[in-house]
Amino acid sequence: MPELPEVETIRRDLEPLVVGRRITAIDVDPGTLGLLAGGLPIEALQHALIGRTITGAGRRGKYLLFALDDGRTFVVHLRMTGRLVWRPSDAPPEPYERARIGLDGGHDLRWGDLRKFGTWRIVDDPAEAVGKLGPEPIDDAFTFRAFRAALAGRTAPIKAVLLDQRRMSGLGNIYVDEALFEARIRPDTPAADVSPAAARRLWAAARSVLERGIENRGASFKDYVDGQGQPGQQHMHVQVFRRHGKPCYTCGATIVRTVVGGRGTHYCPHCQRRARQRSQPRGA
DNA sequence: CGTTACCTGAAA
DNA sequence: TTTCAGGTAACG
Repeated sequence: MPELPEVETIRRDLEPLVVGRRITAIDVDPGTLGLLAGGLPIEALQHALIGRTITGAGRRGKYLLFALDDGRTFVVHLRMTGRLVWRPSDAPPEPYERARIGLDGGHDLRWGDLRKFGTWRIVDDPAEAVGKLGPEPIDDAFTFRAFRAALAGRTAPIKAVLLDQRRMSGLGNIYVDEALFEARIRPDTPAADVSPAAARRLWAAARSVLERGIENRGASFKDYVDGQGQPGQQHMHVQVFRRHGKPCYTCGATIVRTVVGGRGTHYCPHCQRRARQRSQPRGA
């Protein structure tokens, strides 16, 4: 469920709560362990984490990176339905709670994950987990030039390119649909056909939708909650995502749903224009 | 490149 | 009953 704004909101919530805390216990539902930790036995997980003090809470793309006092990094990905919530040790279980990370001081982190797609890894170097990710769209280093380079020569739909975490990291299905609406580009436009002017709008839109998502503490369509278990607000501000059948706030046309890059895709057929036709392929 | 699989529901 | 789901990795 979580994209960059949701993961960043959780990171900001948890940082002041967990940094300086020592891990005292690790409990994982046996039916989840194999999927969560990639076959790592519970004893290995406990050995790596118990007794460690958390020294930092970072993020790269959609990954949470908890620095440990032995120099290693505890890497968490929430995938579709993962949640990581700070609770008093005696609080009732989270929905679909699958694991607990006990901390000193009377609180723990609760791991809930309906679909069990989430992952935990412990690595010596964070690059082992996040080294292949493309640049952060909200970073100053992500210039228009860098954005154009990511699109260059790609025949795949622009939406698929934006979702490819190796090109740029952090955008997911909600924010891609919203950015394409803001840039007035149809999601199925081949990336190489996006004009320079449209690309510039899209570059700016990608950054602004992510930043607004963070300001609104993430989008809670279904499962997402922040680091204290509270929903975000961003789902109240979407223009197209899951609004198919409803009128566009800008022009009144009916928002439609299609599938692009294997993902449900929402756009306004009036506001979002197809790119100029590509030059005709030769032959045939 | 697009499609399928992973898992467990909730919604149409 | 069927489809769909904030993601990614493994297919062909």
